[in-house]
Amino acid sequence: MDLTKLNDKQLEAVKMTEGPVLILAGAGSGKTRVLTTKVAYLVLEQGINPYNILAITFTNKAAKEMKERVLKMLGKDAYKIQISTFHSLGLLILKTHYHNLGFEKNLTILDSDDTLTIIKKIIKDMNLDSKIYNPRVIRNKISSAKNEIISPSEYGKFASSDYEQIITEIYEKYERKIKNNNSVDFDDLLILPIKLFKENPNILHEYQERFKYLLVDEYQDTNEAQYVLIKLLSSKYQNISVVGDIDQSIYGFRGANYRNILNFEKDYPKANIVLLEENYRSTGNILNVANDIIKNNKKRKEKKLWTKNEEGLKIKYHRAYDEQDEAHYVMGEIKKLIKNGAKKSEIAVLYRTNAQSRNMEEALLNENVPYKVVGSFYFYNRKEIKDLISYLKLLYNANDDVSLMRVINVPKRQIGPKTIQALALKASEKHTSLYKAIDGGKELEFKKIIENIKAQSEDISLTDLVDLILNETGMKKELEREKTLEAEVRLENLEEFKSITKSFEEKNGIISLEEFLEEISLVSDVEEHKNNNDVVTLMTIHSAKGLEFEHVFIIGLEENLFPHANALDYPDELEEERRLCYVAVTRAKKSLTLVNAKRRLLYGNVNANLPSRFIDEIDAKYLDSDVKEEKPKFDKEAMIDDTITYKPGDKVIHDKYGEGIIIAAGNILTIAFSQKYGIIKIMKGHKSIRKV
DNA sequence: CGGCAATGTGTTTTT
DNA sequence: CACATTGCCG
Repeated sequence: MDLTKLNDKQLEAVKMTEGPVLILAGAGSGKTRVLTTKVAYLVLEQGINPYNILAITFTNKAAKEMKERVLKMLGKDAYKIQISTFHSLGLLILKTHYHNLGFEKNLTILDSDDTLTIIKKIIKDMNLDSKIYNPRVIRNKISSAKNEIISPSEYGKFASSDYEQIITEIYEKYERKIKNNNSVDFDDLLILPIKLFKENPNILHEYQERFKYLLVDEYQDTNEAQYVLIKLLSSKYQNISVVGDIDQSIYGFRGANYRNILNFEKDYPKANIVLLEENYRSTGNILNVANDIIKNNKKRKEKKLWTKNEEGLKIKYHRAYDEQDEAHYVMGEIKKLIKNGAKKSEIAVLYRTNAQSRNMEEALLNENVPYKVVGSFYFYNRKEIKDLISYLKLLYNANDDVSLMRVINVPKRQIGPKTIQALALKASEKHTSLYKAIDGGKELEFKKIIENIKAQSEDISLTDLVDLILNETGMKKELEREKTLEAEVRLENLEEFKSITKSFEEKNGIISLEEFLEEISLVSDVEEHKNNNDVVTLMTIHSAKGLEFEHVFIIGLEENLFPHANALDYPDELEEERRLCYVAVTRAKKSLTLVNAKRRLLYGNVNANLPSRFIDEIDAKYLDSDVKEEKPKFDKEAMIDDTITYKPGDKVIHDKYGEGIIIAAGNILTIAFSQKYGIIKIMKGHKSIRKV
């Protein structure tokens, strides 16, 4: 095989196939190349059975990319290699050994909204004040405990106050509750396999024999549970290669412990260490900026990235008037790039918080530049979509009380809180689920509907099943009856959901309900399910990790936003913010633009923030800044006519799309055009559109 | 039970 | 600001 593309260090890392290897890989130093080449090397040069290899990544995106690359190098042998995220690996193990853990086969995966619902209900049932016992806070505490593999009883032992004692109680009830529902949360996907392995050494042994070779990406972001899982799997053969970079540890808030990487040598005394410091991705200037920023962190191992690449352009710095002006500036720069031949897919706008995408979206809509927002869950968060998914989940697992509660009265069936309370009482007396406890009343009608769908659902496609649900439950009819424009949008969304299931079927052939639910629980980002070609990417810096773009914009570089206000008082968190900034900067290959705004609308108030300290940390000689300009260059009045107001139902005409009807009106108009164009969003007051 | 209005309430990052 | 929850009334 061709190993000539690797440098000496990379080659060294690839060839160390036996025993533990720690690869300290700086940003852009080719770690993905090393990992994938190593996988191929194991199979092609060492004759290792691909079935014996396990590669673990953090994100679905990274797993997908690795699969594609390995497929290119190995052909269909690649399918035998287990390449997955921690969570999907956990699920795989659970689905094989559910019985040993006291679960039934048809497990439901709870997302963080589901867990919140459960915790709220527990707090209510315990007659606690939810202002003191904040469900969100408690949910996070329970999750942290689980990620550190602390059981409720252990948690109780550490409880030093009444408050903590109550949390212990909630934690216990929560665990009992989800188990009774035959469901697991995200954290369980990690800790249940650990429990399984500890209780059944023979099963662990099986997996150790199967996965003789382990490769782990982003090791600095492993939390305790992930760490233990890897440790267990690798302890027999110790053929484990981990790749990581302390400077890119950005998941501390989720329990990630970058010390796992520092402790690697202690955990595996025979470990070999390889340092990758040559960067192939970015220009010299971009790297200089990255180094300038990260060197301010105290808690790190000295390391300096270098590159043979050219110095490149200076880093642009622009201070805008407000958040809209900021978006408009970026928009203008994007247009220039495109005009000069850049592909839209080579451009990314990165930000600290999801909420920041909105202004950018408006600006892009304004100019009709296609884009995608990565990691936005708003599609799956819509009521009608959640309802539909709940029906699917309930069909799959009748014990899923959370889903049942969600849809038992959707559409309205005169089943209110009182009925549900009575049902809940019955269920708990009989030690069974809500669904199974139903034996009369209006609830029985509901149960019959579900049973009826079940009876008809044999041998039909997923898309047909969705149709069946929409029809049989009356969801569709109710929305159609409403005749409001809002209902129309909901129906549209349900249609879009069907197009997602269809594309699943096209890609994978027949897909079972089980597989589909698994996929959308683990990959909740709609964008991952679509084929987006040439569009500009908007995303949080967290989502951008591991990716690279020719042209990167980092927006909102202001004190209180980035670094975030909540981090300012905590040195460790501030260092994590700085690492985050380092990650953002090192995504860029050719050009990097830093932007912030003097004023920003936040929670309805206008705030004036200072420029981010991270900008001060950069040596001015690398910057091409235009901060002198005081006035907003963007004259809103010229572009947008604020005097026009639209309301749903208004007829409009668009330069390109022709006639349409307003479905929803806000700052962004949702307009239904002819069949050919469908529903399109356009900025209110945009010059391309006018009232008829 | 269902719908609407008033009244809080709180927003970092994700598998 | 935007949303979620609560409270009140038909």
